[in-house]
This record gives sequence, structure tokens and C-alpha cells, in this order.
Amino acid sequence: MKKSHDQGEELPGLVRSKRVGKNGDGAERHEVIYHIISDAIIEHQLRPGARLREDALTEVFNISRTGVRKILQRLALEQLVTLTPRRGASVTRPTANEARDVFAARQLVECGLMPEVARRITADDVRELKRMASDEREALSVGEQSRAIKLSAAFHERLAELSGNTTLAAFVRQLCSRSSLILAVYGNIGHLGCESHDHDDLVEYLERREGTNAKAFMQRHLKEIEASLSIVEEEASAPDLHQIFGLGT
Amino acid sequence: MKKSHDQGEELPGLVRSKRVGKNGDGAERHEVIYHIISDAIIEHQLRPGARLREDALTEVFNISRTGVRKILQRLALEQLVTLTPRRGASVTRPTANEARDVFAARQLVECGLMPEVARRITADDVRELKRMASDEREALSVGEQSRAIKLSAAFHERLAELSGNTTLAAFVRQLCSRSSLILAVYGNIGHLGCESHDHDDLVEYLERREGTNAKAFMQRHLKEIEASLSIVEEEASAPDLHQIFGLGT
DNA sequence: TCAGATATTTTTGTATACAAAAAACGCCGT
DNA sequence: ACGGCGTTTTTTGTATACAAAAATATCTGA
Repeated sequence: MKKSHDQGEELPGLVRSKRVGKNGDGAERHEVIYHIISDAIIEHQLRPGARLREDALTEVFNISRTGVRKILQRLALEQLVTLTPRRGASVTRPTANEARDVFAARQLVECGLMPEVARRITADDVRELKRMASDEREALSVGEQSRAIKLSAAFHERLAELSGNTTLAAFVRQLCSRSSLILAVYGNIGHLGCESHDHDDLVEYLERREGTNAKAFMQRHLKEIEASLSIVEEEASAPDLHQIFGLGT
Repeated sequence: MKKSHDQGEELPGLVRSKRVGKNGDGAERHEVIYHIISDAIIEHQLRPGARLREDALTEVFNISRTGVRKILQRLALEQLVTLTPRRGASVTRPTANEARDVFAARQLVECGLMPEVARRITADDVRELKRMASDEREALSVGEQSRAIKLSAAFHERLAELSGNTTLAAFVRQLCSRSSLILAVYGNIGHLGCESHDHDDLVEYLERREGTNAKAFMQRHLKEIEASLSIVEEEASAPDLHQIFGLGT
């Protein structure tokens, strides 16, 4: 392992360990592999910048490059990987602007959904959400960071699903995935996305069908997450080496 | 042309006429073809249910099936075409629920964007929007329905772009494309999506930076469009023939 | 020893070949 | 004449082969 120009590593063994053994009937199998890869990205096992070579993936998953490319293209449309022509695929590194856009979008959509969710939520849903929130808290306290990240995203996604609007739920799903990438690039280690008990509090508002309060809470919640990030554009193309090394003085 | 089980025709000659002649360098070319097909769908030249056979597309566009499949998969992820395993691609026929979800999403996002658009809009933008609105009105009065549909969608998309949020703009773009499909299925002929001068009025609110008014207007505007549709589920799988033909009485 | 040029290897892009499923067609017995 | 059954044709799914580009390694002459 000689190249490490940025911080993008090659495919780590972690992914390989999940190798699937000849199961699934094609389409089903591709779906599974897609989820394995996208989970690995969301859980920060594959960090932004990591290259995804087609041959490596064919080896790991035992499918032909045709299938690999199909999956990579899907991931690219969801902005989880970036396809650079003639140069292959890599886990996308969101720009500062993209990061701001994603959080603005979440602010608009997730908050906008809260009243409807509060109206439609059932006792079962509440139970499920509470369990998810507690699972997340536990994962966090035990130090299973990657699991906590995934669970946190899952919580927000489930919430959106409860609105009953499939289209918006799918959109929120995408936004949460991208948020995980943003966290990987602009997040401060130690301080994970969501405050540990925020989600529990939110569920309580919903349980009491206080849509307006839930909305306000979500607003604050997302604002806090965004505020905890250091969203500053790192000059990619021409880092100012003079300033960095202070030779010019 | 013997089969017409629903209302899905085969590829009409219209599309073929746009044949591209050996231009573009691969990726660029695929992009062009993608736009040709998606435009044809949005403009109702390809109506919901129309089958898109891979061989036919390879012939029309002179690319291999590999390229065709890539494009079809992209269209499928944007919900413009439906890929049925082992049965090929067809222009998607949105369900009633999907239709409602799409309009609810537009209600939330497009309206939510208006204040920001009102804040950021420039004199140039206003000019451009007014020209688009007038083009649309003209196309409508001359009877160029398909052009009017496309222009109407373009107006809404441009509006979203002016918010400066790329992510939300892309989402609105998708929603508008899907709305065109919804119009094709649930729209009443003669009554096109948007009222002819609504868009002009909206631009005026924005020009005066009256974000709140613009938002309210957009809200009404979208509500009117949705109300003009006949969104009722046509039982696809098991149409109740007894009731239809009244034999059982 | 090292910059620049050239050769080799790796990696992606595209077309095509082959297998399997679905659809269309024709056949035949009743 | 018609419905059920088997065959042919069409159409999709997947792997693979080949070409072109990029990355890497090697060589050469100061």
C-alpha cells in the first residue's frame, strides 16, 4: 500500500469479509451487493476519496464487470460515488457547497414532514422509533461508531417513511446517506452527528402528536448537527503551499 | 401495429427523426441520447406504457445494447421508465398514490423555496423567466401542446435553480418530469397543467421580492394543477369486469 | 544522479457472443 | 372452430473479448 495521496484508501478487508456466496438470482444479488457497498460507505468503512476499482469489486463479489458497473452507476446517481471518465469510481468527497445544500434540503423537507408524521404515527411506530433511538444510544456508548452512524441515519429515514410519502421518503434517504459522507469529511471526530438523546425527545413530541413542536425540535436538531461541522472548502486544485509552509516570508 | 392492449404504442417515428449522426465521444453521446429520450417522454411523444425495446433503441441511436441499458437504468432511477425483470423497459405509468406523493412533494419543496428565490433573484433572472412564461403562453395559444408542457416544466425547474440549492433543484427537476407523466395519465385533455398567465403573475411577486406572496401563490398554483387532474386508481391487476359490463345483476 | 522519453502494465469503455426466459406462432385432436 | 400443447422466434441478462486511455515502470543520455 504505497499510494495515499489524500486519505482515500483502497478497498479494506472489512468489505471483503461480507462476501456473498453464490446466492441470489441476478437482480436480487445485485441489489444485495449494492446495499453492502452503500452500507460500507455510510458506515465510513469506505471513506471519501477511496477508489473503487472494477476488477477489485468483481473479485470480491464474484460478478462480472457488467454487474459492477451497473451498481457503480446507481451509486453515482445517488451521489455516493463519483464516476470520473476514464479514471474510474471513488467514494465522493462532498464539497462545502454540497454539504450546505444537503443540510438546507433536510431542513426544508424533514421539518416540513413532521406535522404529517405526528398526525399519522401509531403506537407501534412509536415503539419502533424508541427502540431505534435506544439502540443508537447504546451503540454510541459502547463505542461502535459506525453502527451508530448507520442507526442515526436509519432513524431519520424511518421518520420520513412514516409520512406516507414514498417519494419524499426516498429523497430523505438519499440526503441521510450523503450526510454521512459529509460527516466523514467535515465532522469533528468524537462528536458524532446527533446528540444522544435528541431522538428520544423527538419521539415524545410525535407521540403526543405535537407536530409543531416536533418540527421546531427537528429544526434545532439539524441546525445543531450542521453547526457541529467544520464546513470549509479545502482548496482541492491548488492548495496554497506558500501559505502552508511559510516559505515566502 | 396490432398490439395496443392499453395505450402504450411502440416507438413512434418522431423519436427516430432526431437520430444523431456519429457525433459525440461516448459519454457525451450517451448524455445526448438520454436527453432525447427523456424529452420525448416529458413531451408525451412517448406515452406511459410505451415499450422501449433495447434492440429498437440500438437501431435508432446506433449504439450498442450496453449503452442503451445504461441509459434505461438511469431513466428507471428517475422513475421515467419502469424496468420489469425479464420483460424489458416501458414508460412508467404513475399510480394514483405516486401522483399524490409527487404533488405533495412539490407543494413542500417548491413553495418552501420561494422565499429564498425572492431574496436572490436578479433582474436578468426576471427577464429570463418572463421570456419563458411568454414562450409558454405562445406555444399554448398556437396549439403546440408538447412544447408547452416542456416549457412549463422548464419554468418550474429554472425557478428552483434560482434558489441556489443544487440538490433541491435536481429534486424539483425530477418531480417536474414525473408530473408530466402524471398529466399524461390523469390529466384531462384540453386543460393543460398550468393556467396560462399564472407564471407571469408569479414572476411579478418574485420581482418585487414578496417571498411570502410568491409562496402562497405557488401553493395555490400547484393545488389548482392537482385539482384539475382526475387522480383515481384504475385497477390494473384485476379490473372489475362484472361491474363494468353489468353482467352479474 | 536525475529529467525526460519510451515501453509495459493496469484499468476503463464499448461491442459482441452466448444462454435463458418470454412471447409469438403453428399444430393437432377433439 | 377452438383451446391446449409444443416449437420457433424474439428479447433480455450476463460474461467476456478487444481497443483505447491512463498509470506505472524502465531506460537513456547528459
